[in-house]
Amino acid sequence: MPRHIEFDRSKAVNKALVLFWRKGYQASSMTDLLAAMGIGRGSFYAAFTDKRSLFAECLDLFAERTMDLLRHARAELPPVDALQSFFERNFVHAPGAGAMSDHWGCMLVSTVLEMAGVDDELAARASHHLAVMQDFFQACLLDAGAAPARAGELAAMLMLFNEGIRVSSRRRLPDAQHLQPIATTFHLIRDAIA
Amino acid sequence: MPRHIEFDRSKAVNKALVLFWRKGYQASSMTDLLAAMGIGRGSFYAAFTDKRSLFAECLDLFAERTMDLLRHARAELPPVDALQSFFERNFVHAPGAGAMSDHWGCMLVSTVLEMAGVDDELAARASHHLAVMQDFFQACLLDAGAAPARAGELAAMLMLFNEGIRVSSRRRLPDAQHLQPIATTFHLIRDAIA
DNA sequence: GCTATTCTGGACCATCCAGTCCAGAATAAC
DNA sequence: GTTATTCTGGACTGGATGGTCCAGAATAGC
Repeated sequence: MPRHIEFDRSKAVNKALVLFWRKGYQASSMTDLLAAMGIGRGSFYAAFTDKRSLFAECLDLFAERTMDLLRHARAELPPVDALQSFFERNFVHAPGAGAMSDHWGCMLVSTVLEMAGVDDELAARASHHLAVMQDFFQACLLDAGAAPARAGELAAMLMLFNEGIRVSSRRRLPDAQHLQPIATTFHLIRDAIA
Repeated sequence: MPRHIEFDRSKAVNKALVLFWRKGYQASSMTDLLAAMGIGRGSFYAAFTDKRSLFAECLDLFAERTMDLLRHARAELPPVDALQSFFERNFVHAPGAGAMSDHWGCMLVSTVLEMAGVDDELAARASHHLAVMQDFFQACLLDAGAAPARAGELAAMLMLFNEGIRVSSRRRLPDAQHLQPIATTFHLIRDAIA
């Protein structure tokens, strides 16, 4: 009869997500993953097929959590404030994570960069998630009263900005170096809408 | 007596630069590199010490060429136009390259992302080059008449934007998706300076 | 041509990688 | 306690990796 108490799958995925997030796909070796997840090779391949599949699962999970954060912010704040708080908070501590002292940027962004030309399918998947985020940005800007064309432009700009922040957050610069450009940008955006 | 006609070192470095630029450090295997550079292993290690040293050399070369492009633009155009043209042109075809049909983003940006937490020394070197670029942005904005504090803020914002563009350029989106946010951003910047 | 010198390419090596596999541990039924 | 069943960890494999090394090719001097 089956052994009912297996290892905690979702916890293991979480550990893997953090590792992938911090080190990227290629730099996370199976040995690293197994150590982080606290399971053996046999269990790993039984549960997750292979490294690449697990990575894809983590990507989707990351995207889902990021969208949750966005939706949560939008439910509580005026649309532009929600966006700004997403950038600020999400940057200081990251989506769905507990005690993460460092900023590791956005896994979707790093994946696009790492995988473009190496594993285009994974890159496209990450890119798709980013496009969904951009649509959400646009919807918020429309809510805030921006003209449709303007909302599209600004959403595209915000996505570029988002991508930049996620890179920049890996540069160990003083926090002000990150937070202040966010303030500057949102100041410009509010002016552009008004 | 020495064999005076060696392989063309700088051409080989160029080929390596392009490969690293397109595929990143880890995904560029020695086999790939040697094939691209058209030399054998022995010559490689005699001339470049090892893969990592060559990468560092390529990083510096890339930064130098990027700064050349910036200085060149600034010598020919009003300061803000120079910056905008840098973003637009640099995005369409890349610095120091001949017939590069694809956009591969900025090697400095990709290196920060790929190497942070993996090889912090290389990441820091790339980050330093980015800081130099940001200083140049700031100088241009000062030239354009921005107040010093404003110039600093906007330069930081532009650097974030730069980082974002380099990510975005790997996403195979239609060109308008890239060029239009540049136009939007510079429109906002000009308004903020005036 | 011949020799001395140095550069070059590819065979080779140790190491690490992702993925396979199986002996035995852990469970549940009784 | 015993047995049937299934899950688990780690030994193992084939292949790829970055780096070493040397036999021989290419040069220059004469």
